[in-house]
Parts: sequence; structure tokens; C-alpha cells
Amino acid sequence: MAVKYSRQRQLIHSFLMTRKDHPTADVVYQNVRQEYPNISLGTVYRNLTLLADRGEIQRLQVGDGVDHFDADTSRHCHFVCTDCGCVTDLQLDCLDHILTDARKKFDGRIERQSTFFYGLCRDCLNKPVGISEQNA
Amino acid sequence: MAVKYSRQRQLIHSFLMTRKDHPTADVVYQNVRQEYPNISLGTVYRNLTLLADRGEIQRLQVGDGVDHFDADTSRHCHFVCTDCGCVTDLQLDCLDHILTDARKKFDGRIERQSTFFYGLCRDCLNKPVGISEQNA
DNA sequence: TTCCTTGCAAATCGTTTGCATAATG
DNA sequence: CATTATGCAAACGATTTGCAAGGAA
Repeated sequence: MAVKYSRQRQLIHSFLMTRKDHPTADVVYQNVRQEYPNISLGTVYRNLTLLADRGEIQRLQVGDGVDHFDADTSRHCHFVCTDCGCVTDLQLDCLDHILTDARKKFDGRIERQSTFFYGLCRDCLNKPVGISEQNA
Repeated sequence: MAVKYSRQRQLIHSFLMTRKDHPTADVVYQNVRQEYPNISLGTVYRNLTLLADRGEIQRLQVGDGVDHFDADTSRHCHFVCTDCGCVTDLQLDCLDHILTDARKKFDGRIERQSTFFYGLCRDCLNKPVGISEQNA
């Protein structure tokens, strides 16, 4: 239960804080590896899970089958591009409102909410057709 | 591309329509099997994917690592119990509002939205501590 | 010294896929 | 007949886990 310091966890967490694009475990691994070559994928997974469990980071299941991680634990939404798969933050004012509304209607205890938007990001919108494999 | 009739797909789809609890592929398999014992898991997966791609059902990634399926394709939210894992529908009035708001703020094309709420369902709220493994 | 962490590799588990055969249109 | 769907089993990919060794308190 008690958590002890580890250089690996420290590197993982601080790497995540430098990124606003919500990397996957493997991306974290590839990057931390540059500074700490001996680190293993298992360790990355273990620490991401530990940090998420302690609420120090957020685990995002954006719907592409791979977990993404976000060092920003504040309440915010995400946009996921269905073409390039990029994930970006989206700040909305009405988050509290929807939560209140849901609590009013639901017979149980609602603790948190997660909202994803899907569509095409700016870059993919402007991209000429055929520049990447189009999703039919 | 052309879709041909199959008894298996028919059974899968109509089973899904009888359920409002958003079963997983395996649950669909176990149930359809009672009426059609020779069906294979692969066929169930193939048809759920086909139906979802054609918009006849909805694939839900509720965050437990397993895909759930919903025969109700109307716009609505879901509540996921973090204790028992049950998934229930939640109808909210402000869905259009949040979508409009997001479109206003985002520089790209937002096509759809998905919102999940997490907490304890009514049954788990009333359940005495220790009746199931508590998530520490 | 005690307990937490690691690296490594093997194991898990949900889902997908290749292939030869069966069913549909 | 051409094409799509099936059952089966093997393949896959992301994540987890067991274990012996290393590091922190």
C-alpha cells in the first residue's frame, strides 16, 4: 500500500506532464526509454496504473481500443479525431449543468462524468482526400 | 459490401433488442447459443461489428475493457456502476446544448458525442459492505 | 531488514482473421 | 454461379502477472 519513490515512476509522470496529446502506454515507454534505456514496458504499465489509481493522472478510453493517459486531472472533455486519432482537450462551461441534470434523473450516486466528442480535427478537415487511407 | 441474410445475424440482432442492459459479445454468444447451438464466437463478433458499422446497433466502450452493445441507437447517455459494472440508459435534455457548445468552441467538425456517468447504482448503494469484493 | 519496485518473459483476455465449407441471392 | 457468411482454430495486440533480484525507507 505504501508507495516508495522510484526514478522510473518519476520519469513517467514528468514526461506525461510535458505532453498535452494524451499518449498511450507505448508512447510513454518509447519516450522514457530515451532517458532511461533499461525501463521495461511492464514497469510503465504498472506505474501508469498506480498513478491513475491514486488520481495523479487520468486514464482515458477514447474508443480506439488503447488506453491514453492525461496528466491533467481537472474536469474537462476530449475530442477524438476519427481520421488521425488525435485527442485534444475541450473546455466546456456546461459540464456542471449536465452533471446536475444527470443526478436529478438518476436513482443512485453519480460520482464522475466523462464526455468524448468525435469528428474530424482541423488538420484532417483540410487534408485533401487520399492523403491517408480514408476510412470508407 | 452487399449484405446477405443469415439466421445467426438475425438472432443476434433480435436478442440484443430484447435486452436493455447492454450485453457484451460473450453474453450475446452465450444466449444466442441456447437457440442456435452451433454458432461460433467469431460469428457473433463479426455480426456485432457489421451491425454497428451499419448503424443498426451501438458499440459502447464503457471503460471496463470489454465492448458492450446497445440495440437502441437513439442519442442517449449511459451510467456505469463502478461496483457491479451494470450499464443503464440515462436520458438527458441538455445533450443538444452541450453539443452546440462544443461545436462553438472547437475548430474542426464534431460529429457525435458520447457521455458516460460513473458511480454507484441504486442496488450497490443499498448493499451492505462486504457483500461483494469492495474496490478499495 | 522489510517491503516496494523492477526487468524479464510468459500468461491473459478480448477481439480479429485465414481458410475451407455452407448458405444466400 | 457469384458472392457473402460460417465454424473453427490460430493469430493478434494491449495489458497483466509471477518471479527472482534490486532499491528505498
